[in-house]
Amino acid sequence: MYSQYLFTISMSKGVISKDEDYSQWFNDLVIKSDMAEYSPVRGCMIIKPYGYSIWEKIQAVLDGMFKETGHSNAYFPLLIPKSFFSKEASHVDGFAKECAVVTHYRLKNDGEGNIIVDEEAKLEEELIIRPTSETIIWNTYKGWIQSYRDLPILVNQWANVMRWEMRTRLFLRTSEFLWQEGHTAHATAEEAIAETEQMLNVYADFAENWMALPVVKGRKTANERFAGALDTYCIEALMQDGKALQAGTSHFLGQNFAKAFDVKFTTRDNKQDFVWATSWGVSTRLIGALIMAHSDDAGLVLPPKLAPIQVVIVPIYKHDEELDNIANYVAGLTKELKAKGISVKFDKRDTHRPGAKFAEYELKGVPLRVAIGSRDMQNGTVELARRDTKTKETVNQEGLAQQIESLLEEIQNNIYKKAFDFRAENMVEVDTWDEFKRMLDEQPGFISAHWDGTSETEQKIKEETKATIRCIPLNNKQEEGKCILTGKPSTQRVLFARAY
RNA sequence: CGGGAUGUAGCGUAGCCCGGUAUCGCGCCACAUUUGGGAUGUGGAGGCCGCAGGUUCGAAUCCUGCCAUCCCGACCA
Repeated sequence: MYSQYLFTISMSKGVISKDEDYSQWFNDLVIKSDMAEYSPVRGCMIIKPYGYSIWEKIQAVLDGMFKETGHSNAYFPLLIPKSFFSKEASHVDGFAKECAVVTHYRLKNDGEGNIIVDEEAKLEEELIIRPTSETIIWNTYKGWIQSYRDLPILVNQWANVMRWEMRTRLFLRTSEFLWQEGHTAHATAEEAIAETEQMLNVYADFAENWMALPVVKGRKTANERFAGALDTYCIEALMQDGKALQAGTSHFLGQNFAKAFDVKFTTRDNKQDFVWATSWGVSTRLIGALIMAHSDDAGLVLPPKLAPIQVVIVPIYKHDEELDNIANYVAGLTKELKAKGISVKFDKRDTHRPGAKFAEYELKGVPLRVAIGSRDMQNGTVELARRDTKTKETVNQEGLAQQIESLLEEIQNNIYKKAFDFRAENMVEVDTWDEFKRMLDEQPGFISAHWDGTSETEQKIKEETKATIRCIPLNNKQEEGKCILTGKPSTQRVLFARAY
């Protein structure tokens, strides 16, 4: 006999509605939920403990997956000699415009109380703060690889990188960001391609099963490819405002970097060949994706599998004896939940009233809330509230841990389903140019359409509509069609969207 | 980096046009009463008005530069 009813959020303190101003809503959530704040340095952010704990969860799971697929972690330097960047032409073109450069190694006092750069401490060769690590890593791999017996090399690093972005957004595009970058070396192209695809699948698995984020796996067109790659695979997700977000990439680099850094090996039949390479990465941008895909006007909605706190317990009491009584019960419940690997927070602060705590944990996206008062203690019940559906019900204390465990699973699935349904509603096939433009304006989302396969057409579409080809989906069905812009023949549909 | 807007206490704001050292709400601190959806009362603290120059007897207010945020472009995980 459970009573169930909707409860409304009377006010979402300081968070603007997402329908009113999506960008502002996103920023409000990040700040108000205590995930991050701005730093004194342009484009850089301070990731606060709550936000960082989500990143730690992401790291832990992915790191396990990388190790499961045979990779090891290593660490390469933050600073890279400038000359390394000139070795791979398309790579330098891709990153040159956004590199921070270290030119001096000392400051001094100018005698008037100011600290200034000591011009005498100028570096012979400037150092680049890594925007990505291909160059330093391939320079290093040259010393590690002589024979096919040394291959493959399967290395990942967790690091920060810096790209001097013109326009920044918390978590989505900051000048400095945290990520992982895998860099592997192989004896054959086939093996490297298999690695590229394997890691794409790891990312897709993580996005769908942990972040509850449905993604489209696909390949980038030549225009959208990573600087220096022969082929870029990606996972693309749809945000609640209908814009696409690239959530992860995996690149087949061919022999480009091996040639640039002269990394040759002796094959089984005693011939010299260049090594085949891949690189793949995801960043703290995933946290941005998590927020934009699931959250609502009351705050974050975190999938239980990545929530730093999965269950929060709020006691409701008037006197200390009541609290003692409740705390006594909570101790037992907490123990049971922890035994199931569920993270629990018992918030017995007496400086905040229950309503304030409810609002706070809604803002922070805690999936399940248990409220217990004296009335419950008498009845042998608790009040259980779900963040995802904003419903609450009164349930028996008996078997509660079990129920919480299955509810968390249900919430995880429900959040995924919600995101999946949203994407299904906002992914349409379109066959005419007018329809294409109309959909972008009236119901933004993924648009599946025919394209003649040329960079010029892709470019023209981007200029006229701001929509880009997010990817050519893997396992795309082949069908005859006409390019929406030029009317030229096409063999398959590709996925367009406006993107972050 | 180009165009537009904004910046006043932790947050949201009034004052700016028409110069005379700052308004209100929330939050914060103390005490009391409270505690099943963001408590109430009383008392109190908190500001070199984004930063740096300039004009002026005097600048939150006028002028210049810079920085940051948001929106629109170019760039991008």
